[in-house]
Amino acid sequence: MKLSKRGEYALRTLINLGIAREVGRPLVRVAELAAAEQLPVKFLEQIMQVLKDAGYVESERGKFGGYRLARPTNKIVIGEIVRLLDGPLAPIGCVSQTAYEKCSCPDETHCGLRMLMLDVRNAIAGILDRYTLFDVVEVTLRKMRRDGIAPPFSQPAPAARSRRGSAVVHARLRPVDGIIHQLLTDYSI
Amino acid sequence: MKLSKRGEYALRTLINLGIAREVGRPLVRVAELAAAEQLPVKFLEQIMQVLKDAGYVESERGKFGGYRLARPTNKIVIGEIVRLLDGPLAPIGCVSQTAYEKCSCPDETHCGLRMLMLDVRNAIAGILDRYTLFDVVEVTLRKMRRDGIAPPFSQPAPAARSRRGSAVVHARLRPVDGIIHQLLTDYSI
DNA sequence: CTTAAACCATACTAGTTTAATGTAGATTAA
DNA sequence: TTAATCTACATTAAACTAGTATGGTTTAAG
Repeated sequence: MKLSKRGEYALRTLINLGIAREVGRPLVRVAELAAAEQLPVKFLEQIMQVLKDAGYVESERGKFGGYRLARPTNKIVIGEIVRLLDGPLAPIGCVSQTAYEKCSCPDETHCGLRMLMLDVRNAIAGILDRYTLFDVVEVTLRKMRRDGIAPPFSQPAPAARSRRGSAVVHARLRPVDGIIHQLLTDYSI
Repeated sequence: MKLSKRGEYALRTLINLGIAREVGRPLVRVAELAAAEQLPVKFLEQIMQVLKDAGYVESERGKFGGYRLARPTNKIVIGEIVRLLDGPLAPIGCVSQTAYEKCSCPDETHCGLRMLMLDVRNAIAGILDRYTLFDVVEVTLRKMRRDGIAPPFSQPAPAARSRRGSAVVHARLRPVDGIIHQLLTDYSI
């Protein structure tokens, strides 16, 4: 159930572009984006083209050019990015909502594996289609600020006082929700 | 987030072996198992070896040989089968519980992608490690019987009267659970 | 108008994985 | 002895992955 490097790099870079915007420096060069996550520059250039063609980022060419998000972060759904780079979320084609493919089993309506994998696909989509770049950037920035770490692409650094060691006791997790949800609703961090 | 053909074939075949046992004919030849799901015989032979080496099935050699389950179905957890054939459930190594791998990101504890993918991995494992072959065989057999379809490997056929068209109104789905859970607790099918 | 810094477009590739197939052997029941 | 079956291991074609290489085009600034 792997996410490819392309997908991973795309998401990491989009998160960084979201942070960059939040921090007041929306336009970032590919070289910087690659350096921030230690990615191969040329490989990331390819990925940025895909993101651009799909309308998630836009670019300035020439000297002092770079990439910026083409939409507000809350209009970039994580699941869509994964689908763009890695294809359907569903583990098998016959349970995909966006790219259904008939499977080879003799009777799809009585296939136990299909029912199970439908649950899996719904669980995955339930997370990846529920959260947007906004949510991920939000929790990332909060965690960084809580721990006094300067977000990337910041002007010098906002001199946040360190609160290391102040272990936050997290609220009891409802099974349907996850860590992202918990962190989003936990205003102590 | 794909399941490989090897994993898919392994699960489909284990389900069939579970049905075969339920139907009173636990030992089934590879050729039959392959035919039942239209799989390449030699490929399935490889997969059966893996399942055998891992202790999920056992074999009889020679004429009238075949494979049978080596454990009760409720002792075969689906997630374990997927891990055996396809590797860890986690989308990225740094959120795997069974095969953690450090990722290349500069700061794992403040990585928003990691938090998100941890939710995804927990959602997947929450399903695949929750259900056993017993559950999947159970819902499959119930659905088949409800619709008057003879399970594979049956002696002639138990003359089940057809109830096609009697559409069952399913109970409202609680978000945390899925179709398998619903079908398992729905005694009308 | 030249140059350097950036994005853009395509092609190429080494290595791995996937989904098989092929060949030969060992075991067992009849 | 034979036919049916599992077992073992080798081979393979195609696709995929994660890049690398090469040479553009655009733009700001001197």
